[in-house]
Amino acid sequence: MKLSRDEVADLLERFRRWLRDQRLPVTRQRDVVAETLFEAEGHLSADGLQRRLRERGHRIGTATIYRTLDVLVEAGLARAHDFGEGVRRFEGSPDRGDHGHLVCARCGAVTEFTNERVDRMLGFLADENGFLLQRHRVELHGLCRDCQKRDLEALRA
Amino acid sequence: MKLSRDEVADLLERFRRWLRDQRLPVTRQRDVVAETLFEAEGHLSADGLQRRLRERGHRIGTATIYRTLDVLVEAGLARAHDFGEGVRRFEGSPDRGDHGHLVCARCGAVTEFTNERVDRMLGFLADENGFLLQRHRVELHGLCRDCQKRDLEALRA
DNA sequence: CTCATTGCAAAGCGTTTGCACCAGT
DNA sequence: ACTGGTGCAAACGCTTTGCAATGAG
Repeated sequence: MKLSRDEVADLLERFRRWLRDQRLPVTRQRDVVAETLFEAEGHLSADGLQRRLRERGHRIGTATIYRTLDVLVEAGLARAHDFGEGVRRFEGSPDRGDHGHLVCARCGAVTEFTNERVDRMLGFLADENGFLLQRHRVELHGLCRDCQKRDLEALRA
Repeated sequence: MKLSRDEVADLLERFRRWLRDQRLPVTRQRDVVAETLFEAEGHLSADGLQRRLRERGHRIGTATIYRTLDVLVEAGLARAHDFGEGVRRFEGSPDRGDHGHLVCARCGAVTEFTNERVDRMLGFLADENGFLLQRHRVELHGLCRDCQKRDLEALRA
């Protein structure tokens, strides 16, 4: 979910404000890590984020990346996901609620979706089981449109 | 989902047969690892499995556990899950399809559920997005009944 | 007898931590 | 100045792999 320039600026400002409120220093590293995450299409791994930072000419230590991501999550401005690939992926997120993910098993592309009918049904299901729902995770794994097309073409060749 | 003695025996027999069919040796280790997994309540980590094996007097190397679990998954007699705890958990499973999991954020207890309405809706959702669905993962994270009760009692005290 | 499995210890991999140095406030 | 951040490298925890010894068919 690509964010507009304005949304990025707003999130960044919120991050700085949050840091000041907590009496934590606003550093160059935190700023640029947050900005890069917010500008990304979403769902970057720590490593991917570091790579992207390097492309932009920022050489930032791995530890700092992880620490900043933790801070962002704590500030409620990012969210961590684990799609079972052995890497955690981060998403710079405004405050919308839980949403589902379509994860392509071939190319790793991740698309989001929301469906309130599914959400409602899951809430109901939790109740039925005496379970106090805090968060849910819904992932559909399979082949994205592009990879299906690629497969068909490969078959034809 | 605790299995009956008969179901365990059946699965174990299927595993041996599968190994023979593949011309792979049926070893003591494979047998006892599979049996212990099948008898477990479900959702054991490799480490948990090894601990349980040791309790029963079997000293089996870590590598062998992982390798046997891989074989079981390949044989379609087990399933691997990643609940985002940093450990993979394995479930000795008959061939029922995908099911959801209720994961307690406090005590880690995992309960299964199935709901075909949810399943159907997810299939539909995938279609809508031009996605070829292979597998889905639905997890509800929150507090199980017991942990809720414990919280209430702690509050009262 | 042959080939795959076993177990150990070492390597791998993403992530976290200890510590000396550096930078916001 | 003080407090907390940064970066490196080493530590970590789970999982995988290399290899010599062992065991199943």
